[in-house]
Amino acid sequence: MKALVQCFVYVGKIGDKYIAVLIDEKERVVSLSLPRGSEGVAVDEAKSLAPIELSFKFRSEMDPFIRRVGREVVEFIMSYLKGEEPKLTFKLNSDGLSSFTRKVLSVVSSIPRGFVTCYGCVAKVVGNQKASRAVGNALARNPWPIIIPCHRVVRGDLTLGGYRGGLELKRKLLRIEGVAVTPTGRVLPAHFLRTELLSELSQGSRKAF
DNA sequence: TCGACTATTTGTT
DNA sequence: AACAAATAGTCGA
Repeated sequence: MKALVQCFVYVGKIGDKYIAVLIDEKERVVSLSLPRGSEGVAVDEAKSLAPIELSFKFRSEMDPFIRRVGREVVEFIMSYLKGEEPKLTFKLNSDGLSSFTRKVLSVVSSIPRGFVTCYGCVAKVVGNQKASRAVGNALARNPWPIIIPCHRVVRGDLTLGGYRGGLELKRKLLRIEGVAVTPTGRVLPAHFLRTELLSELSQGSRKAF
């Protein structure tokens, strides 16, 4: 049974795009959308990425603290897209995630800026080499895109794989981080993080949640 | 070497 | 039971 969580919807604007952020009563971020062309699309996406059942409060009930968190999240993304390395100033609500998804997201969050790894590598680190497809599945529903850098996971043959926000955005994000992508959509081997190294890094890194 | 295609595999809905 | 942001393998240009 999914828990029912009271939630606020914050919508911010980055350039001409909208980004929706779902925030619970403990001021934790439940999920967020990628920058989208319309407010409605952004909100729908954020809702669909939340792994728990939600009930929504009206915007007018949104207290200043919730609004502050919303702004912090949008500023984080904005700063990120400018090529900066913002720090997390807010908490994530990971309730409702399966233990598998939790492990996957944790490993992915330990991939350093400027590197990529592959679905199969992540699968191996979380304990089942054959679960590469399930890893893709989990990443496709990453509740915190960009913040948890699922764009740093590509296919084992160094082609890009997929991205919820489209391959153009995946390219752009990697480029911002200094990862070269060829016109045909290949990542250079120099940026590739092998399983052993990824495993080491994920052990060393503090748990994301 | 590359693309097209197949069989196999896993966690989630 | 069906799906998905995969992979390793084969086969024929």
